[in-house]
Amino acid sequence: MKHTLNKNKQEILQAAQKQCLKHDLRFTSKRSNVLQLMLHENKPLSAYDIMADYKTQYNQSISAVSVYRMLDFLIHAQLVHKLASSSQYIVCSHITCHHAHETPQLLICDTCHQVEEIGIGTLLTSELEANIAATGFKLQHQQLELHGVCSSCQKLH
Amino acid sequence: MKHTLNKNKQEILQAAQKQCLKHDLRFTSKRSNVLQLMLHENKPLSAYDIMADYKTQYNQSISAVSVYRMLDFLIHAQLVHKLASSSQYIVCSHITCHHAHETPQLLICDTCHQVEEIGIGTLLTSELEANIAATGFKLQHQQLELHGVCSSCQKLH
DNA sequence: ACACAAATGTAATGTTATAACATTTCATCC
DNA sequence: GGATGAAATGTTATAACATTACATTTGTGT
Ligand SMILES: [Zn+2]
Ligand SMILES: [Zn+2]
Ligand SMILES: [Zn+2]
Ligand SMILES: [Zn+2]
Repeated sequence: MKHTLNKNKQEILQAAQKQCLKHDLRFTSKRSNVLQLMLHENKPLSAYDIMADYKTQYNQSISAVSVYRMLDFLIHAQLVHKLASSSQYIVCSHITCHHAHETPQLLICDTCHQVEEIGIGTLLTSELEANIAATGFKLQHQQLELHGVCSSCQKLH
Repeated sequence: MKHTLNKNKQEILQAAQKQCLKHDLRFTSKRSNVLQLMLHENKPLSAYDIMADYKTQYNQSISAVSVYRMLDFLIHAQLVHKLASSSQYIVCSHITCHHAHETPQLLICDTCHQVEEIGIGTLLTSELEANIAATGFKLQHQQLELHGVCSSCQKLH
């Protein structure tokens, strides 16, 4: 089951606002609007998709630069993740979770393009880290993007 | 020590050619030239970097489209990897290895931008796979890109 | 009200990647 | 060796993604 679907949008928005306040970040109405439309779409969007959506949903033009700046903000606030492999953006699935945000691990379905964000165990993470530390490299892995086919798409064979 | 530095370029080129012949792929002179200059630079390059380099090194203009096509070819031939997180391209470190190519795992230094390609054990890979399979997702992870700081850069603290 | 910093707007441009169609190169068959 | 067809490469244009530089507006604290 999708993590984001467990909680309603209102709850997520409030948690996002709270999270921003806690870190002295301004959760402006435009930033909120962007997060809301991303929640509403519930799929990876490009910056230009968001720009177009914003225009449609709020009947107000917004520039690409502004979208990128808002995305930057939301990413730093850990409310949004960037999918490097597709240059798209998606709302974090753990906004309403109380635990600290781990290394995001994103399962990207190459068939339907839905993304599921999971948390593999810290055990596995530290194992990976140890394995790599042996080469002298110091990991800071911001994110793991894993491609494959989701369970729904598998059923449709 | 860097894997690519263990073998000389000539050996890598010959292995690349052999690998292409085996799979009925044409290792043309331009494709060879692109691979050679990538080997020579020994660092991640953008398609447009390669275009400029080609002009300089071979005194012959080449279009961006051609570079992208050659990169596509080289990627399919498993001679080159694309770094999604930086939209750059790098020669595979395992061209002269005899074993089949595993899921590439790229350690990207965020300080000096050098890339080290390793092979974490199949044990860890299958563990990761099992962990994710539990969610119903079928992995096809083409590649793992891990960011951090390499050992040289750590020494320079 | 004033001063300052943060957010957003505007315009231009840079960077990465692909589409559509023309031409050249090269292996194969006769 | 010339015809044939597929693969490679060239050419032109444009789409898609992202940033720089500078102006204006908004919001906060005094
Ligand atoms: Zn997240
Ligand atoms: Zn799917
Ligand atoms: Zn490789
Ligand atoms: Zn380094």
